[in-house]
Amino acid sequence: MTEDTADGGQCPTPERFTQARAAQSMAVLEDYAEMIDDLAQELGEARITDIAARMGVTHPTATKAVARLKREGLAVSRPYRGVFLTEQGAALAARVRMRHRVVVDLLVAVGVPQETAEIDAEGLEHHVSDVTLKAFETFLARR
Amino acid sequence: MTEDTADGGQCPTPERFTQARAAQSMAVLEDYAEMIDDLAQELGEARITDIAARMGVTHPTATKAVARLKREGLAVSRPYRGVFLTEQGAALAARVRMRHRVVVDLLVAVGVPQETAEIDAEGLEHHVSDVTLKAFETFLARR
DNA sequence: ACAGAAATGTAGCCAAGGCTATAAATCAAG
DNA sequence: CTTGATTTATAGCCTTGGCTACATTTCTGT
Repeated sequence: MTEDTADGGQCPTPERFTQARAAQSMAVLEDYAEMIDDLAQELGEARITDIAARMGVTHPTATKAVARLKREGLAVSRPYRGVFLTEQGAALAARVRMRHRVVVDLLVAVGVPQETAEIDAEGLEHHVSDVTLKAFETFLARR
Repeated sequence: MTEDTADGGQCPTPERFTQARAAQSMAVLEDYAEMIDDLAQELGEARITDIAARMGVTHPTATKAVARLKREGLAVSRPYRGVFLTEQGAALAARVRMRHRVVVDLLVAVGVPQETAEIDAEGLEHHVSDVTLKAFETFLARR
């Protein structure tokens, strides 16, 4: 028995919300890391302007996000130059991209239209735990 | 062809992020509305202290959230008294609860352990569009 | 009825993630 | 090489959602 509230999971515990909030605080970092990785592959480097345009924000917002990435050791950059991911940042981007792909595939597999799957996955992916991701992969492999 | 970027959906559009951010701004409202509804059913009314405890936050944080609910016309309350959902708030709570249940069921159906499904659903549910929700229901009905 | 406990309100701080406006640096032509 | 366009930085503001600390109100038990 993993339930100690004896309600079959109907009463959300505070921890669930705490966990969801923690996941959310990672979401922006993940999105930017992936985007920087995308741009690096496509254009050789990620410029603030391009990052901002693709994220749908203004450039000061992108600058702030990059500042946070740098603080967290996920990216490096010099003034008026492009942004580059650290090894750690690149690893995060790789994990995020993989997870995104699995989530989209799972959604499509259960009948969600491709375009809707892509849109929803952008929000969903940050809340998919490792256990759930594994389950998705297993499900996809079995059909 | 719904794709105008000709990359098969590999390049996220700014709109996707904008949409994900919009969904996120509704998340707190949804969680609190559902929680207030839970407490109203269980205890007859939702007190700030109980809301805070269940959401895993301090009471001033809960007070602020309730203030926002009131501003949005989803709840009403008088000083030092319980919080009650408006008709609109109750409708939101009902939708949220239904969506939560479907998401959990879908996760379990594809092989996610019940407890993990409950935890992940808390974050996931806010990003499930109507189209995706419909697809989930259809998938669940077919098996 | 009143004192202490519990609940609620309020003020003020912080970080994050938006924004606009303005300044400074870089780049690209002519 | 200089000028104008583009890019980047910076300052400052807003909202949200956390928090602590403190004031006030309500509730409870003797």
